[in-house]
Amino acid sequence: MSRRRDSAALTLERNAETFAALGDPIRLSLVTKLIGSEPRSISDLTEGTRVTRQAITKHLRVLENVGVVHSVKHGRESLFKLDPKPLASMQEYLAVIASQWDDTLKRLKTFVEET
Amino acid sequence: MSRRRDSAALTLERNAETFAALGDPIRLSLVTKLIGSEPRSISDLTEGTRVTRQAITKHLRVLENVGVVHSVKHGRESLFKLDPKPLASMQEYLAVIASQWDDTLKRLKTFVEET
DNA sequence: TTAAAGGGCAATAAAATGGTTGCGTGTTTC
DNA sequence: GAAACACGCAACCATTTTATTGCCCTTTAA
Repeated sequence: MSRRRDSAALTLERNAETFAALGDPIRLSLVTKLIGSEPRSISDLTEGTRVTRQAITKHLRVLENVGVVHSVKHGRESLFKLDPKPLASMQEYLAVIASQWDDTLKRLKTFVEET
Repeated sequence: MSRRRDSAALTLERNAETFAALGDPIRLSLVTKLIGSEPRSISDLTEGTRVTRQAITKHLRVLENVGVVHSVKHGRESLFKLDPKPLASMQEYLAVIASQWDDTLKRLKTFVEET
């Protein structure tokens, strides 16, 4: 049973990391810029912000570490695109909270909660 | 048009704050504990954690500031309960990203078919 | 073949975060 | 009434985060 406990804790940690990655206005705006867009370069993504290219680079790495974006090198520039898959479990999580009054989902919560 | 831009920026800032509030393992576990539960006291919520009551108090205030929880005083203890409403816009946001993914697949499919 | 553009790396510096301890106040309980 | 419980406040510390600057390397373009 400790295996389930561990994996629950790991999931919690992972979800928290992903939430944290989106928990910054600049990073959230980067994600927004990438919605429905072709892959964009760092310089492109830096335009219109009040911070330097290096700052944007660091933010992009944070997003990349949780898998929300990922980059491909293309000549001298590296292009970033969105990958919404890692957000699935966050969506599920929020869905559970939103339906907290539902008894069936309460039991699911109990399962998830096992600490 | 600048009005819309401003309110968009504010929304972005607010959403980022809410994401950030959930972007910590302890806070996320607090939220999980409160799912489908009666209002719980701070001491109660501190049990089973490796940090002090004060630390938990601070985390609860972070969650309260974005409206994810709120507290009611009841005698000598203050009870916290979950409020899922503020998470709605986060859910919408994630839904938009997910739908963008569908669009990407469509474009990819179109591209492949045209080739 | 230079000059410019796109980026990576490293060394900072400043600010925010997470946590603790100590102490004080109000509230139950015995 | 005194002890135990629940909590708030403030000072403080360590770590992490955010952002900048300077320098160098590669790729593209004039």
